Amino acid sequence: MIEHEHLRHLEAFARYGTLSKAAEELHISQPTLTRSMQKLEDEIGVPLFLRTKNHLEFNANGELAADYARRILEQTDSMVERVRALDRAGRTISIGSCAPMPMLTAVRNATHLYPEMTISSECRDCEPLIEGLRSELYQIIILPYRPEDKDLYIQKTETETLFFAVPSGHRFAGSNGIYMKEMDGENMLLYSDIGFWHSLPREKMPHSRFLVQTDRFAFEELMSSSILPCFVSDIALADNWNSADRVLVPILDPEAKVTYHMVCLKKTLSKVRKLFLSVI
Amino acid sequence: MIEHEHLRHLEAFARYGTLSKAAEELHISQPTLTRSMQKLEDEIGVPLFLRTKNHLEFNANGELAADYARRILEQTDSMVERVRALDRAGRTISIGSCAPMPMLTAVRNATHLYPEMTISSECRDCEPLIEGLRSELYQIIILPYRPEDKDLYIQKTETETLFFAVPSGHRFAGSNGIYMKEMDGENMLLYSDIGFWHSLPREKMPHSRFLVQTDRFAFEELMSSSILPCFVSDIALADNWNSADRVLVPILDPEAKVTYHMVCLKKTLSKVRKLFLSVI
DNA sequence: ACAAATTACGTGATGCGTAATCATA
DNA sequence: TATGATTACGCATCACGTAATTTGT
Repeated sequence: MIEHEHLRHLEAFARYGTLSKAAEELHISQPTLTRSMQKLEDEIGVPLFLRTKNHLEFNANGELAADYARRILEQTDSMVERVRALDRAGRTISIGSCAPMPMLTAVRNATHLYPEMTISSECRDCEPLIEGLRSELYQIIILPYRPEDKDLYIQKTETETLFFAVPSGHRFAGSNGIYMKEMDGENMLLYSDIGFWHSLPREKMPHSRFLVQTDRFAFEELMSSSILPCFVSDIALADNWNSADRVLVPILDPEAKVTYHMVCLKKTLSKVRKLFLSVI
Repeated sequence: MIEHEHLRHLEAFARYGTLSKAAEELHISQPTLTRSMQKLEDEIGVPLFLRTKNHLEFNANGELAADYARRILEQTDSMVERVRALDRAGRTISIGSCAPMPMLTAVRNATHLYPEMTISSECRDCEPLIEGLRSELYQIIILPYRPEDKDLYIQKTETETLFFAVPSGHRFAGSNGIYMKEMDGENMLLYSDIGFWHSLPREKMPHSRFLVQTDRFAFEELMSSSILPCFVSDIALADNWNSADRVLVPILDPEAKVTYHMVCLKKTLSKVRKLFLSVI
């Protein structure tokens, strides 16, 4: 029987050129390697080495055997890796989302519906999300539009609408709707963790400067204590909203309102069906 | 460390469905298999089976692992097989020939020039010879013509000419050359082991019956004691010829004289160069 | 003299089979 | 009751490392 460990030894010899060096690298004794190589030759039944009293090198047989050993070891490592990955995948639901708000909703639902599962979630742009879904890095992704593909199972979920939150003394405080370009040039507070929304303000308001806050507490503190306008969404409002003496002004640009779609591969649907049913 | 033997056990379980059956087939005890499977799970770090108290079956991880095991075992078996084949090839010169006479010459030379090598030889038709050369089943082949290919190294060797050997009383005994068709219809003795020559008489003399002798002794005995004409070649004559009261009549058909060519792949030439040099 | 491979030798780990146990069909 | 999986246990094997040997640089 060919021993797997002997193949490791063979491969190490191929890499390091001498048994001594290989033994050192493998943290085993030199005689052990000598014996491993002898066992291999014995097992296969042909010489693998050219021997002189204190030198050892491959003959043609050995070269071929080392090639095979390399491939077999790769396969074995790949087996361990892939089986572990499969196991992990079986115990995990991975959710990728274009924005944090619908992701939170999905994670909340998933946690309740699959209490024994690990729920992993992250925000990414739409393209990597779709690629990730196809490569099964994600089982579920949430997009701000309906993708067209017959391999995908798609379910409309919530909508999110963006507003300006301006101090009560602001020039638009009394308005019942403005376009973003009307606000262009005015500096604004901006929270960083807003997913795909990050591009919209920069596109529509190229002359504004955005004071990006990565910390939620800092952002809310500044919202109370400064007169800089900022964005808020209706979903975020539902969560918690300390009015902070600010007025909401609807944004009239159509891009300010999106409908989220929860998407999975049709072949994966069975695994996450409960989650899709829960949002109907 | 993943043990190769454990993969064999896994594969056996996949094939036979229960540990008991697999243990029986592998001629080992049931507990050994239990332990092997436990070791594998331990090694990979994930469960591979669905266990009920007296039943064991794969889960998804196990199915995947078994797939890999199958491939790894195939590769390992293939390694042993191919390394052994390479070793054998390194100790063997395989000669394929279209006819026995030039083959004997080549085997004689090879035996002298490579006394430590095994010389294997066989007669085949030209097409399988060329295929066999390309697949390295043969290192050297001998053809009755010059093949055209730049991957081949070619050396003219001997020529062989065919004669009729007729009893001295035969109607052509005095002739100094006839065409085969002139002999058509007359029954003849024919020795079976004549390589590619076998088709020529049947083609040119479709009305003759050939009394094929597979045994050399029987053939020679009949040549002495019967009045049936037969074929002989100049090379065969050189070996031994008991005239046996027979007259040689040259055959005028051009196909009755061939020039043999010894052929090898250019990339194999170094291994057999001495043999090619010896015939110049 | 040093480095590399191999052989000798004693010891500890380990992996086997037998036997016992448990559970299910 | 029979079959299949697992655990317990004792024993023999075997594979390791240390030490000694040989040989070539």
